Amino acid sequence: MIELGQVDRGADAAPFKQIARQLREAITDGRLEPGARMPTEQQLLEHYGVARMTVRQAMNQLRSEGLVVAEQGRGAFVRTAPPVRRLASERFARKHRDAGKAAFIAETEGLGKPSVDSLHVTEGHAPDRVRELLGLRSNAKVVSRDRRYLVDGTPVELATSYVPLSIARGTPITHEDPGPGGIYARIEEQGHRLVSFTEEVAARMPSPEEKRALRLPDGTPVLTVLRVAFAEDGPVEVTETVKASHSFVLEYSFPAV
Amino acid sequence: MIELGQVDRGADAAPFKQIARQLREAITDGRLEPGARMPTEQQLLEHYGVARMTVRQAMNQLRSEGLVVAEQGRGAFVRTAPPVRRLASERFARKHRDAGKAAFIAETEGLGKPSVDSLHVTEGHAPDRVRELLGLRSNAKVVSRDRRYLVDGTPVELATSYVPLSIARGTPITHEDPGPGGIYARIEEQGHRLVSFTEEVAARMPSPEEKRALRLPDGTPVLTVLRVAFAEDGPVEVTETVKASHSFVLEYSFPAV
DNA sequence: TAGTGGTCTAGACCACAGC
DNA sequence: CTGTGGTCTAGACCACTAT
Repeated sequence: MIELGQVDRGADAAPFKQIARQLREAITDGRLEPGARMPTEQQLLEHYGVARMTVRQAMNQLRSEGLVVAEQGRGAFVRTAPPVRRLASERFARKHRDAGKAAFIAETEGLGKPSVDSLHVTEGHAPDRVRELLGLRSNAKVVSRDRRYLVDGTPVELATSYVPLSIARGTPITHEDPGPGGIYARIEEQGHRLVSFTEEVAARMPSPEEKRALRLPDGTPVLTVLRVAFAEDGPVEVTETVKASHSFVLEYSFPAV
Repeated sequence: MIELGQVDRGADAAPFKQIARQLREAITDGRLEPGARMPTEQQLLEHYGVARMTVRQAMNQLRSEGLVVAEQGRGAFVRTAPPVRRLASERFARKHRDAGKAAFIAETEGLGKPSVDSLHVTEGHAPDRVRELLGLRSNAKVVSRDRRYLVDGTPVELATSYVPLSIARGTPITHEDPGPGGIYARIEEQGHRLVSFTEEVAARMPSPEEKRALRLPDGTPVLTVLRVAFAEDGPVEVTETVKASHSFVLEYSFPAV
């Protein structure tokens, strides 16, 4: 086991915070490397001379910071960083669609085997915010495409896309398989040549459902991206995505006007 | 107190998870509105017939999800959303500099009173990643500007900017007050006309220091933005920012090429 | 002073992984 | 079977807020 100090019962900070700090420093120092086994609860309570709940509180602190993952029956480990995918706006380039690649395929190139599951396509009303972004009347219908993206079998992103039914009707957009180049290719075939995109990026903690669907360890926030695709004649599609934050870096560039 | 169910001791889910779920639903339903007082621990343990640690575990779950904030001696409350600031790339427009406004002033316009504190300006070596982005030799020096931004007295963002000393030397960039229009105005005055910016966006949980500096409640991640400013002759500045995620939405737009 | 959440103790039993 | 983390109990004392 690594070297650890003691708790100072007279100090201002609570014992569990002192223990958490010592373990956190061991991790950030590199004395405990990613993937390394953390001291067991038994070792810690003996070393520090505290009750088990006290060491558990320290470990829970580190889990909520995303530094440690615990596995029942096995032990606790310093969290390892999954492969990070850098997403540039280039992934929506027309050349990828022309080559038959949807954006997720283009952005995953060379990083693993992309796949999609739990795909649901439905017709109905859009959430108010989406309807507004698409400039639709309140009774207008949209096609919603709900799915989960995986790389090498690991879920990385949840996405829901909305396309006005007036555009999607009679096209493969209403089918599970939208065909080569993805839904953007189909939208352009309908005569709506895409001219630009906007994205709104934010971060928050996942809901329990999102945490399960993305298999997120404790202390892992999600990045949310709300993208609107614009054609010459206005907005034609909105996508909401929820991404596992440890798996993504989003890249943007813009001119200095 | 609001209506709550009971715990099913025979169920798969642990009692504390059942209690957390019931309270979470009360919040997402709207039966408990933002700012509303949560049931006290005493009320919950009597209602459910469990030990205090069990209700505390449920409440801790909700805190780590960012739904609830507890205040010692006062009670626990449904978290309220702070004002959100939408940041568009327009905030770096030259017109703002020409009007004497730094980007933070421009982006805060009409949203409160902006201020800056804990400003430290130092000269020294840059982190490897920054040096690389600036295309500097390993022994090259930079000016680092470290500060905290506040709106109406509430901290919202930490930032560190790096400018090669070869550009900053002899300018107000090395002073605490960089003058009207901020450091980008000074860099342009040195003959480096800015042409574009790149930003890398990611999210993670804050370190304890960041949590304190930004006064973040539990369950609040940070957004990190790494921005590079480019002049015709190459990169001239790098800024790393750490933003309270509940206070920001980042907006980008890009052409469909 | 009463009520709230924060921390700690010293046990107990359970679920799961690995030998 | 042993060792690990997960959950629960039934107390205790403390720090802070509000009255």
